[in-house]
Amino acid sequence: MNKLQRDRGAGRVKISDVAKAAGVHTSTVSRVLNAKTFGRISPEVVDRVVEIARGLGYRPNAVAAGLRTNSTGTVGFIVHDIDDPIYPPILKGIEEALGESGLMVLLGNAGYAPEAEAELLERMAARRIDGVVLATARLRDPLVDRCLDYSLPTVAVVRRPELTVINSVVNDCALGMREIVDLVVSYGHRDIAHIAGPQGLSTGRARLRGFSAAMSKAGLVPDLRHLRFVDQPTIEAGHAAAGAILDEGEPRPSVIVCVNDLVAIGAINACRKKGFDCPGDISITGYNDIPLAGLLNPPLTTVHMRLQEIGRRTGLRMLALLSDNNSEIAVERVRPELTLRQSVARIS
Amino acid sequence: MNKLQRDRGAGRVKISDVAKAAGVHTSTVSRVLNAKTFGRISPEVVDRVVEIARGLGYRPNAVAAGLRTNSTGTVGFIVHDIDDPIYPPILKGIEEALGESGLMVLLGNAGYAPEAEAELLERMAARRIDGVVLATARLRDPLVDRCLDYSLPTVAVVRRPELTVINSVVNDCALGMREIVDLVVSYGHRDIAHIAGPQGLSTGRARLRGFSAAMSKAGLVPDLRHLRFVDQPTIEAGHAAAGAILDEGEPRPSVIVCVNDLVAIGAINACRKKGFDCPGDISITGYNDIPLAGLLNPPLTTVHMRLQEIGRRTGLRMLALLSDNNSEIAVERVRPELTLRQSVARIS
DNA sequence: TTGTAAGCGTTATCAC
DNA sequence: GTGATAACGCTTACAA
Repeated sequence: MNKLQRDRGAGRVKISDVAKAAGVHTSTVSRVLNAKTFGRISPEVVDRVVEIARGLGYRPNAVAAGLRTNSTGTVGFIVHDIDDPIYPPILKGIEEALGESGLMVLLGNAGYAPEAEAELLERMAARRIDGVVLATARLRDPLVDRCLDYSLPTVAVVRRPELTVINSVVNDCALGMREIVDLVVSYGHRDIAHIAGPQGLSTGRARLRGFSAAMSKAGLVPDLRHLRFVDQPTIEAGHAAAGAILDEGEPRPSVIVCVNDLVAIGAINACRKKGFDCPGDISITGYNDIPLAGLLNPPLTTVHMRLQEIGRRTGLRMLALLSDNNSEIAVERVRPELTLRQSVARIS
Repeated sequence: MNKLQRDRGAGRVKISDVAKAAGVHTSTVSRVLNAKTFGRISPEVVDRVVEIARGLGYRPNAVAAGLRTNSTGTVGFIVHDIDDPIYPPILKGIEEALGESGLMVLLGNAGYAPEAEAELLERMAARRIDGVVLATARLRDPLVDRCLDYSLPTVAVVRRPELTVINSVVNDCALGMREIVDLVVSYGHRDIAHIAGPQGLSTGRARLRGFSAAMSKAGLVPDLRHLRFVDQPTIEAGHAAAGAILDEGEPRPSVIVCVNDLVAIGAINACRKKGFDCPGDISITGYNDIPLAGLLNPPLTTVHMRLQEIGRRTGLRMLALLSDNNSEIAVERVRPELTLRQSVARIS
């Protein structure tokens, strides 16, 4: 018995111990303990082995099994920042779906650094994950190519690469944006400002596309002085962008449609600072429905993404991929829900 | 070559392939590729092997190594609900600390079900995690005993068992509560109500203890009609508890000190509903400093827990435990920060 | 400094 | 229905 064994392996009972105690061969024990093969063993032996295994306190060693079967029952999940509130519900949904099949999630927090993403993928690949979920996919993403190279079952979630080279599950961003524009139009708004997000991400693009589509449909032409882009969709950026729009002077927009809730919060603050009341003077909409969005002042009218459902479907898709890697590649869009609160006023 | 190999193992280059190509033995390659042993190999060989490994696209197989070394470089993290905003920053901190050493986190979302916690631990143990972080520890917790049984390096975070049987890193809950009570006392409040949390958790207990201590120190005796307990620290429970306090009639408390922010939000809503302005008529304090707490109406005066730092120290402690399982067991308390905003008024 | 050989715990394959 | 055997890819005494 060497040092390693003493450290923690000592006394650990293994399949061969159970076999010895039960007077059967190790392969028999293995078959008893495996859902797929225990049907081929006689009931009496099954009972005896199970009982003895329990009695001995046998715990399966998934890493040994994994070495043999080339499958670890573990899926990687790479995010920019787990502290960003959009990820936890997705993660929860993924776990919910995978957990049913006994799979577990190995987390990787990349912190917006592409090299970190690559490093994490490397570490996960070394651990022989069965598949990986990417919440970081850019429109064209070397990490996605890497996954393809490894022929690693991969699903993109929330964001997706421009070319449909991998499966993905996303919020229907364009739809949500169309619906919220339709809403403000139906409330009588005509001069509609828009603060758009980064165009390097599928979400930013889809939302802008949805905005444009809804404007056209309503026969409205966006005033270019009232269209702004932010590099990072943050409170600060929203504040600055909204400030710039208001500084353009008359005619002022009656509503600012924002790419997300944080930008909307920034915009509300900017309005307030310049003496405009929201929604009295200017209405503002968000997107995402972050926690507590309904408790802000004013409660934010926004688009609720069903993130946990998105995560759940991602997990399901991963499961499908794992059992049949040749199935067709698809993009799944989950319909968001318009969430009406008080930050949009009707105008006459 | 069997089916499994074809599935994904096919073409994977292994240490023996590198060895063959480099004209050395596999053990030499192994030594070159391991940080601890590559110093023992001649520089020329190191260079050649490294180059060839790279050229062949060699990727280490951590599961094979793990089987041999009995160590997976993976740490489990079990939480109640990853969607509860206190966990992501902790997770981030843990990852930050562990990542430096190349370790990764395997997540387990238990959903408040003790059986689920046990099941997750089982799955993690099967995967031979090197250690586990428990964010779910109750005062007396069978799961903790289980970890001890497995002699699995274990660290409790945020909550901790009553007996110091395992290492833990927690917020200094009592201190934060004392400070916030000191604050309201210094603002002139004397009739101080308190909505306390569940007493089955170390956090709930510590906060109540802090409240009592600060009251005594100030020479104040809590009015028992103004002391309430909630089973779940939620907005709804806070609403109900605050409502009950207000229904007690005169004399009304001038401030309600709440066990956490959600309860405080519920309390604010309850006050408003009964026609009391916060902080005009009644001041209210929270605890936790959840995201956007500063954007509520009114912005919440609360206690900010340095959760990421707590997570980081948890990771560090795990690392220490992993390199020396015999070190002394300790409780580490991280000092929170009083966060003054507008939900507490000075009274004359 | 490098090679030899055994072994980590499991399961797949083949035989009976 | 069960047993024997080899193999998964790596690390590590021990030997040279």
